[in-house]
Amino acid sequence: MVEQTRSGPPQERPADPAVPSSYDPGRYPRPSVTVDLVILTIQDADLRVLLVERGQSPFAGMWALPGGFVRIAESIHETARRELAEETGLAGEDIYLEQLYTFGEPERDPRTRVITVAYFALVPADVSRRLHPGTDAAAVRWFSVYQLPELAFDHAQIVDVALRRVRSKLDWTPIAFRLLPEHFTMTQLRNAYQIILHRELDKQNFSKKMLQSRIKVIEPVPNALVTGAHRPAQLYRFVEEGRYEWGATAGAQP
Amino acid sequence: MVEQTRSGPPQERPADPAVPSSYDPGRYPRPSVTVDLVILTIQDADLRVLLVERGQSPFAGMWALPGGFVRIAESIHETARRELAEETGLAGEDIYLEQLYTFGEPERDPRTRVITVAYFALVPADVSRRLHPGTDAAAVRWFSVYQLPELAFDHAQIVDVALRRVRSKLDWTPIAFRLLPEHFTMTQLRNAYQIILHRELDKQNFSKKMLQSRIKVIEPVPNALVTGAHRPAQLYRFVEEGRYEWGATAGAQP
DNA sequence: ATAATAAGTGTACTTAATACACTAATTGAG
DNA sequence: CTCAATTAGTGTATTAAGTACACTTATTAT
Repeated sequence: MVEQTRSGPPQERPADPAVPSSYDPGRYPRPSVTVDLVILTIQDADLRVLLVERGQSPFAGMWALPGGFVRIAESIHETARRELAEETGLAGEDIYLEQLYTFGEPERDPRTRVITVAYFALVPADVSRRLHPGTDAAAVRWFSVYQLPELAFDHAQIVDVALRRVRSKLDWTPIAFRLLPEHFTMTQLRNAYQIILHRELDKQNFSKKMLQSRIKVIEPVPNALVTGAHRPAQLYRFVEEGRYEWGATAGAQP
Repeated sequence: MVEQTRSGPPQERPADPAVPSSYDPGRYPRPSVTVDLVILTIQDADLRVLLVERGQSPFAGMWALPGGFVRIAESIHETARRELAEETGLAGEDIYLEQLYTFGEPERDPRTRVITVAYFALVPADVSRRLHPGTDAAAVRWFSVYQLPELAFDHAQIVDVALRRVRSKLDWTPIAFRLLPEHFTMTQLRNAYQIILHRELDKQNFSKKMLQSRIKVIEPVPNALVTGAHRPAQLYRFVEEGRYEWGATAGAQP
């Protein structure tokens, strides 16, 4: 019970007079807590994740997920937002961000005890394309999730969990739209699904499912067509959320 | 990247000679990390959660989820197991335990920064019934999740998230069996679903769904019947797991 | 014997999932 | 200018799953 009787947490704030002083600060050495991000996007018909190259030991020279420490006065969700902004330069934009899982094996960081709360982010294709692709000093690159280098720490496992979460949510929630521009053709949408699920989907059945389901998910954009060396394609847009259960899993909780 | 360059975590273990000593231990004050447990069971046709009464400020006299600090050398899953054993006395038994969500608002504990990794546990009805129902000095009681007292900290929110997770998993995974004894009648199983989902389910359609689905979930126990002041009922048992995706959500990951 | 209780079965209807083949509108090459 | 190439878009039949609803059966208690 954490905040329960049996010798509470170490004190840090000015002592609250209402709190009995029976704490034993030395008894519970505190771990470091970090947030690691699995930032996903679709580029060149591929699902990609943003990785940074480690300059320092341990795992120097290997690639790792971006992340950083939780500051003492910020919520972990704020940490995730801040890291996302720092890493991608996307400050104000509405990027989908969801808590994934907390990894806390004692030896996952060889230096000291580090518990990490992993988040995943979905960056629309058009947004990720106009990002600085590693203009910083540090090497930052998009990698295909299907061709990852060896990753530092337990980050390969974290990416794996993120992939499974995204695939599973694809069936019940409209998160695919968070990887697409505002307007998209049916083929683009189907491609996104195929890339994420890593298998083919029947064209007609896919569009039937998207369009004729009672809980309307997408709608055509009036008078919006895409032309090219082929028959013009209708543009669609995502219909507002909030009509259905957002996959009661671990959703975008506060 | 946590474990990445920019001024790493404070040191604690004997210095690793391979690690540059550019850390700034004072820069990232560390939060306390706890595990809180939502321990659920079915009793008297009701879904119940185990709560403990707080003896100390803050929230003295209020009820709270059981929980405790993550020790420096144990994984968070081990913390959850240990707390579960301490709170219920169930040491070796195979109790379902799954990570729920991590709550990290800076002010959720008024004393100091505490990040809590919430887990939920499902205790079979027959097991929870033979527990010490608060024989300890501390007051420990089962409460109906539908009639909770006011809870300390953000624990009401945690219970709410747990309920939503359990309900959602009920549709895709056989977690209901973790709340039932090894052998059970169809009516008991349906009752469990009804209690958790808080709505009625059609008798015939329920048993059809349980029995005739391709991915077989339950099977009759040969020559096992329950008698009573009514027609005898067939006993069923859960068929081994592993045949289907365990709800790729946040499942029982390592 | 019979009433009460809960177990168990059958059937028809609606809706979703899947498999599969054709038609339509544009551009670019010759 | 015609035709090939390319991608968009439509239709239909089959199978499986979900839902609604009513009757029969086997036991115990009186």
